Amino acid sequence: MIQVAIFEDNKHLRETFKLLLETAEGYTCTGAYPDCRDLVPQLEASPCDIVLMDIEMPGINGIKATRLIKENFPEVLVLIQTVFFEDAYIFDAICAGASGYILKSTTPAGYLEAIANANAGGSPMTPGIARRVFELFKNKLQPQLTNDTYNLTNQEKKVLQQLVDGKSYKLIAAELFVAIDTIKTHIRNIYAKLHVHSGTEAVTKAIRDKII
Amino acid sequence: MIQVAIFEDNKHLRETFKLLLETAEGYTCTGAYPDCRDLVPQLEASPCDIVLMDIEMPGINGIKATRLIKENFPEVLVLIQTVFFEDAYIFDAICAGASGYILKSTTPAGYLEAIANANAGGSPMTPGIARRVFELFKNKLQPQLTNDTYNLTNQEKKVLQQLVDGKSYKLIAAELFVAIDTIKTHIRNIYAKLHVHSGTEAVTKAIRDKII
DNA sequence: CACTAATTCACCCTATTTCGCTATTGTTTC
DNA sequence: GAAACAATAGCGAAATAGGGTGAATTAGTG
Repeated sequence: MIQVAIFEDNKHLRETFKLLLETAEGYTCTGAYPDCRDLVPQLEASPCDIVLMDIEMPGINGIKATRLIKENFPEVLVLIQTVFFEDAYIFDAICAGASGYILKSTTPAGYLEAIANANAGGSPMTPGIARRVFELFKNKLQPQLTNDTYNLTNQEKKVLQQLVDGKSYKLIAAELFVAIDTIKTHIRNIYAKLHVHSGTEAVTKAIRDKII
Repeated sequence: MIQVAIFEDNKHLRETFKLLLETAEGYTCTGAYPDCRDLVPQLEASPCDIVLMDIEMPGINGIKATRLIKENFPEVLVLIQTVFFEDAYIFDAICAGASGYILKSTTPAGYLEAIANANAGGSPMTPGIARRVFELFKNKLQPQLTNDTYNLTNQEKKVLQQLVDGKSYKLIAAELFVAIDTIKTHIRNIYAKLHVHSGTEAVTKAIRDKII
């Protein structure tokens, strides 16, 4: 029996969800609340396995509430549901500790499936959300794939790497077995290609644009 | 009609997938290949909408192949499938540009559903994978807020920030309305606290340890 | 009040960096 | 075989950075 609590400010929706859970086999509704003002005592009084959380709510919104829940009841899973398809929401929801993110266009059966899915250790997501998560993930973690390497040559990349490592010209020259003047030339060329004018700027650009 | 190409080194599986696609309504198989050696010319000769890509393959593995595909045919969607449930794989697959990631334990119907799902703009994932993606996302994007700041003072942090921005001592002094010797002192103290001996090293440490 | 930390500034000296120009040697490309 | 590019190297200058030492001011704390 999966115990589910509902936080949803729309009265009609809230009662629909409640009814859905109560009539479905294997699910119970431990509470259906219109806001998150007394969230912690409410969940203490009526414990649950999963919270179905609306994002758009007056007072404490769904993201903040998720954070609160994970702080106080880390084992409770939070399923975010929203009408909006917005990157910032998705991002914040994941960071707040949500276990799933579904759109309100989902069918009744879809809700039950998502809840069961989360309960089984999955992270149900509307397909479109999944795609956005993939893309957010990729962009936030690997911005360099979209970024060409400024046409640095192999040797220039090596020199830049050493620069990032905080080495001096002299040390880099020794490391690469070339004359210090060669390093000077390489660094001049690197600066030109990166459009920077100092080592610190080059290092920042190298790391941020993840050339290195 | 969704056109699907298969890359899978296991002959039995490869032919099973091929048969599945050919008998299912709305799907065609444009090719079933045991390795990725001639991937680009093969996809050029037989274009497809979606590639079903195994990760574990001799020669070019599925991740590299995905990268190749996205470089040469950015509009082609890649569905990764694997027997392994490993964070590094998931991470790399997403970064390589995969549109979905499913485990081989999926049922035949599940495959068709995943392909249709990807084709419709979603990112099909096995539920467990989805959970891992959420967690990876959260961990990678919310690095430990517990990161100590090496006890840098406010002013030192400002100076370090300017250093990261690639500014010279002179510019930093102008920016903070103090004498250049003051900046020198701050930077000396910053270097001592970070245990570094050059601007480039300090910048790398600042960014990597996310002080800034 | 005495003590400490943070911030400020100065002077000196040396090392390093940045940038100008030039040039040779291979390799690859057309 | 000319053109383009990568990698190498040199010279010289001006600017910047790095490190030593010392010290005044301010703010907060027991």
